[in-house]
Amino acid sequence: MATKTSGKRRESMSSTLKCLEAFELLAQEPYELPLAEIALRLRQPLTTAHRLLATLTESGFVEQDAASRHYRLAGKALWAGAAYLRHSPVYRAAFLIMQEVARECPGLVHMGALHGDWVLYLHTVGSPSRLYLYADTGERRALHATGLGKAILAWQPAGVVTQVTKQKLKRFTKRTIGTAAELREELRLTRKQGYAIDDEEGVLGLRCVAAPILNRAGTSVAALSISAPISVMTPKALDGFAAQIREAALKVSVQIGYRPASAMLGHAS
Amino acid sequence: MATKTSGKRRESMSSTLKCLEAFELLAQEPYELPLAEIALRLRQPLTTAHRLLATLTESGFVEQDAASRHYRLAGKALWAGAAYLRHSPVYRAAFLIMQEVARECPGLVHMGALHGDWVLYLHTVGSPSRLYLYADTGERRALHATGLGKAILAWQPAGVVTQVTKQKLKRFTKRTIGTAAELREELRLTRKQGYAIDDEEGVLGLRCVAAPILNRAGTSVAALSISAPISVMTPKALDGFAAQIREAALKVSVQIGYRPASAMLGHAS
DNA sequence: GAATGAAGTTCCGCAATGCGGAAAAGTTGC
DNA sequence: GCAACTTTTCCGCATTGCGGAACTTCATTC
Repeated sequence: MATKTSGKRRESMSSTLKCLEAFELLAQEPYELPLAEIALRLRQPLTTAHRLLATLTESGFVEQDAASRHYRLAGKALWAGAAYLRHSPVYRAAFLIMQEVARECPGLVHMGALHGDWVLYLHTVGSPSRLYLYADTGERRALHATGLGKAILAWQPAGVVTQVTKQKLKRFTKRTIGTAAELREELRLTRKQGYAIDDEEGVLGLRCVAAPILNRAGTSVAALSISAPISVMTPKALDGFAAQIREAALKVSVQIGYRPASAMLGHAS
Repeated sequence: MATKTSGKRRESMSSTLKCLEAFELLAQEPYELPLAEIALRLRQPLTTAHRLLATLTESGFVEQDAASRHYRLAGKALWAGAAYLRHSPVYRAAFLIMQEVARECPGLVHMGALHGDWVLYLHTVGSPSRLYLYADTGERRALHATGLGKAILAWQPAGVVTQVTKQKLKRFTKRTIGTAAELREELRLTRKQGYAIDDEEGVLGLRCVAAPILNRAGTSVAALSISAPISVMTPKALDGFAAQIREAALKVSVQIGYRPASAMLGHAS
């Protein structure tokens, strides 16, 4: 066999990692796969793939469709994943405040946090008449093309931004930020004015203002945003939205330990 | 060693199952644990527990607090769990309809599905002025003490009800259903009138009406409910709420393949 | 309804991989 | 600075996972 007999001792279990890869695979489109397809995508022998899935099925995180025999995530996966929110202090602090904001203004109120190279959407409130870009809990989007992402990055150590700009910044619309230099300049501006604007950079026809939620150290742990069609969020109306979302984000920040006097990096506009 | 050398061959991997147990442990209160405590609860040697957690950490589903060294779920867990919803046809069908219902009436609109011996809450809309029993996505509750649970059970094969009544029915208020016979009678009534009522059976002061979402075969796959304080959901107002939630649930049922003519078990009231 | 094919599932000998006691490396509190 | 504690690394042993081959289903075709 080609496998090296000795080599470095790993502190984690390779078979289990494969199993978690399979789990991750089922969390992506098309969300439901036959065994053969799973084996193919994981580049594992059929037998091995079967064992991995049998294990996931026994644990209850995955279920097998009785008719098609395809594998998919089970309800237990949702239960476990949602535990992340139940435990999250930011989420709990922001929950009611987001509802207040949503009552007072049209559009959608989003909360997102930094996770790897993505904004992870934690919560959304507001009932749009049409469903314009409803980012749902648990989804993830690009950092450079969302108000939330920019608001978070602007209050992160420089290293994080460097990390993000290492890969190509994907263009979603003609207004999407495309280069590292542009992004850094945009973040400088964001810090200066205290909030981020997404002006049709993620989706055409949609504008968005976002403000960071800061911790004791003055670093962002998440961000809040209001997004609405450009017809609603006009340049004139924008200041009002920005003031609202900044106020809401500040309230949440204080609840999780931030002290306004302490380490304000951005200047009040 | 006391372990039997041979015995039955298992088709799943025991080390991986232990790892998933650890994951499950972190999805429960207190959501954040030091290694020693995890080892204790899993009844595993410290070294083994460490390996399990190292594996989960490497996979990205779990993270370790830099300061306290405690382990907790990471954002990736939320992302993966939420994939269950993104894929769920019922969820997608019910999403907008629930918003409509919430706009038209006070109280909270919930959706839940059967998972094992629990109702798993899939979605909630509505903005309560006070936060009376906000069941959030991914939480689970007892079947016999919720409107959703009763609406689901009433349109399930008898075997499922038998399974549920095998264990003791926990009492939450003085009105909670306590015996298998009571539950069966209640489900008969529910089927007859086409919707379930929860009259302070889960939480005092809270009333709730729920209707099943049925599939092609006429079996429930989930349920919708409206819940509100007894001051709002008075006996008089209840009929209106019931009609609304039944209509909404029927709309969703049709979207996922149910044909009203085919297998209506409940009679129109 | 036998034959073909394309899935998923079980079998079983081989050795790689996970096991866990012991010892080392960090942390926190006197 | 020592002591008590928790987390992390080390390493020989054998349990547990590996994967080719054989077997079972189930759907389709002739």
